[in-house]
Amino acid sequence: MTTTLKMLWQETSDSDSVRQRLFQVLRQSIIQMVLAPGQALSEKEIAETFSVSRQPVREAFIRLSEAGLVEVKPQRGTYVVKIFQQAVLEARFVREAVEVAVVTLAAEKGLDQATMTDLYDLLERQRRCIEPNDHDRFYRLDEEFHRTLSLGVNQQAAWKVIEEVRAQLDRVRYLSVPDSTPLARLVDQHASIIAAIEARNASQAEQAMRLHLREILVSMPDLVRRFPTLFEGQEDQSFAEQDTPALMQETV
Amino acid sequence: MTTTLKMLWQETSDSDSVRQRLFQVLRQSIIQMVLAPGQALSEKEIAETFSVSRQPVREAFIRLSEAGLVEVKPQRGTYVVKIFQQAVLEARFVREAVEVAVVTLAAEKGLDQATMTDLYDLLERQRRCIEPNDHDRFYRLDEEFHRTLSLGVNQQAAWKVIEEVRAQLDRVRYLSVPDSTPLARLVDQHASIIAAIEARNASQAEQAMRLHLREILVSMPDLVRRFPTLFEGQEDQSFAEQDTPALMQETV
DNA sequence: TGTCGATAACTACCATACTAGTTGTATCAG
DNA sequence: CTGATACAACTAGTATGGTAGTTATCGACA
Repeated sequence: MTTTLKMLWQETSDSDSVRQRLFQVLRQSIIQMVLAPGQALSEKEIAETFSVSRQPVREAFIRLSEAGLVEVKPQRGTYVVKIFQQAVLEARFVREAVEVAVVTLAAEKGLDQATMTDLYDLLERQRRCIEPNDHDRFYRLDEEFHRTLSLGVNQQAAWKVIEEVRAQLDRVRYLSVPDSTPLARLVDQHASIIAAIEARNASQAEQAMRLHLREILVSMPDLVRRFPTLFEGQEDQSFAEQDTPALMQETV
Repeated sequence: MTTTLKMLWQETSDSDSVRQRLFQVLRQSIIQMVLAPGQALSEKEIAETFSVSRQPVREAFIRLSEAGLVEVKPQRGTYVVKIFQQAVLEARFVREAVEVAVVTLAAEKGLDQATMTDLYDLLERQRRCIEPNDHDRFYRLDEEFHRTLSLGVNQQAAWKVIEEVRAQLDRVRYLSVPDSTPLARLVDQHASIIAAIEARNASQAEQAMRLHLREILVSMPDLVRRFPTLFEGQEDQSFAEQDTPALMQETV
């Protein structure tokens, strides 16, 4: 079943403000490629889709543009930003810098027992995604794993930064789901990170994290060839094999 | 002469949108302590101050809350966030992680001639701030120095993150201007960073940057004692010597 | 005198109306 | 048939009005 905007809207909490709900829905839609890179988003159209006024839609757009997911062109329109290779590489650079600092700190200072328990628990649940090859479930557990690490060393601001740059990276990940790194390998890498922390070996933890994060983008050059119109600066090269993943055919 | 909101408003560009201008003015005012931590900011009041409608003010507030500079409490009010020690330490942690990654990359790959020239030029201009003890001018040159480093290795996203966490740190810096680290020492640290990059010595560059960034917060414990009401969780301890720096007496 | 409750005065949030700028199109002149 | 130009149909930006929720104050009552 194809994911639609309205489905995501149902899932958001009624207690949140309209702006907050719209932001979450649109953010998820962009990351999961329900909204295609380059696609125009008009305030009016989105407002009508969700039966709300233009104002909260507009405010959600502002937050999305802050997060680098849409571009607002005054008096012209708002567009989902295309995937710019340089921006993706920069996002990985920042993420690596921060996550390495986090695991280094974790290995140096050690983690409390509750956090270690959580990490092992997450690792076990990730293992159970391997056989059914459940990428969606693994994605959520992976996010939770990295979040637990950051909060385990009391670095909320670090997690906020990681979460933000992840958005850029996850768009690429969603594109490459069919032929991405086997889940078993990613789980092994998580295990290595935990092991290094438990051994209080900072440099080993650092190496394990770098290896893990560099795994993510191995397929990008391939993706640029397969989906040229989704990438910035590739509009002219029209030798795509196939241009639109199934996901983004039925939207809005 | 005391800086006021309207003065900063004059300095912003007419070509920018009202929202953009308001954001810049309020951001600078918060960083420079023209607006005191804990102070209430009402949409209506700010709108009347600048003779604009409430809507762009509201949108500027949203961006400021994203940046962690104000807190919007629904149906209650919007407040300049107090300086939370843990948040400041976390900001420094993130900044150190990213800036160290940047200088390491710079030392490994080397910088082009134009960037090196810019850095030496900035260094010289910083030296000229020492004798007159011109902190304001040095502050701007310091920002430019770190910006040049990030963009010199083509890491715009890294600079965006640094810029954001800097806001938290600079509020503390503004508080401690009178008795902060001598400018001469900061300039020397900049020189060490450049030297290490030019020598293509990554680990030396890393050490120089870490030393430099850890210099910033040495005076924080002292500040908590002097200005307790500006810090989160210090409201009850009313043994302040003096509570309000001269800057924030005449505002709005 | 102390406590509870109605109410008035705020707040941010959302809806709607209006303004100004951009773009594509259709029409008319060359 | 080609060019420029006027205009119509969009867009986001701003202004303003109304709604719902929070808080503080003041009066009634125990």
